[in-house]
Amino acid sequence: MKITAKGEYGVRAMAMLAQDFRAGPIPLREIADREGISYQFLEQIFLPLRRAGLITSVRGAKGGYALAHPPEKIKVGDIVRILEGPIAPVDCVAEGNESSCKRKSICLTRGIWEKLRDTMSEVLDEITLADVAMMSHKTNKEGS
Amino acid sequence: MKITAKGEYGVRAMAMLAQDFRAGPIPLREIADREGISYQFLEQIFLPLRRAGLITSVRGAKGGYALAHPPEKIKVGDIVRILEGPIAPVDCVAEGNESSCKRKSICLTRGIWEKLRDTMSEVLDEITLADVAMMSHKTNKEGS
DNA sequence: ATAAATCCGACTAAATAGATCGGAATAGCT
DNA sequence: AGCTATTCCGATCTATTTAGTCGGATTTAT
Repeated sequence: MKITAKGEYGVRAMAMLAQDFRAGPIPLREIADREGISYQFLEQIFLPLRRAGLITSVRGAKGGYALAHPPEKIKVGDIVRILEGPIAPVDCVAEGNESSCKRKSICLTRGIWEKLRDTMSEVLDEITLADVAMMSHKTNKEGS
Repeated sequence: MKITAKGEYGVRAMAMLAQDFRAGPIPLREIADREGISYQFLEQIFLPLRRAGLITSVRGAKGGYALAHPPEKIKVGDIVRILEGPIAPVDCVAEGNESSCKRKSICLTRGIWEKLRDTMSEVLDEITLADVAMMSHKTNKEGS
């Protein structure tokens, strides 16, 4: 029930871009170093994010990446869906895949996974990068 | 963001036991056949469920498995935790593992995963096997 | 021209998932 | 007592996925 490193790194990197929004493109090397992520692995993560239109890139010297939209327009769910595929605890209830399961009409457990999928989607779609970037102001909010 | 076949099969098998609660122990062979699951794989799933005290077993001829408690006392979350490990979208916020992450105090994204973890736990803990077994009465609830 | 950067397909090692195998132990039935 | 149904359980196996690396082409500011 875990997301992969790809998804986790992707969200972290996007959060960084959100903090530096409007500061010009940030080179991948810097993001990788600051977050302690393999540069070449991060390259693989940014490729689909760009193709999906979540980030823009500037090639050549002084180039780098920036969010394609203001942070409040980008939902964590958007990022996760691109890097991890459709949100679903089991394949047979994957978003967009609704009608495929042969056992659908007799499956006792389908309802569980649909509910779980919907709740997961809701949570991830109601958090934007603006929310995430703001977290830096209220670190340690609940005194552990 | 998926659970494994182990978790999915486990919940399905437990749902069957819930439907036949108080009908005497059911042999694994029958569950495997009815659900179309590999018998030997299902054996591996029932072992930890028994050790955790969710089911009881009767050995020998006429033996089999039964729920150790009434269906309304067993939460789907209990089953998932045993078969999949602690509920958590990322390891660093795993239930019971709370204090281990070194980046905890500076991590912008930790809040996302904590929220997601809590919501997932809530959903899975508020559904009991009694709820699941009842699904057989209201199949196709929303006329798609 | 050079250096800084993105772009991108291919490869690899390790871990995980999903079984399967082989047999021991236990209990009901005749 | 012997046969059969069943749980118990460690070991092994194969395919896929994951996480990361490699090598190089392309673009652009200076």
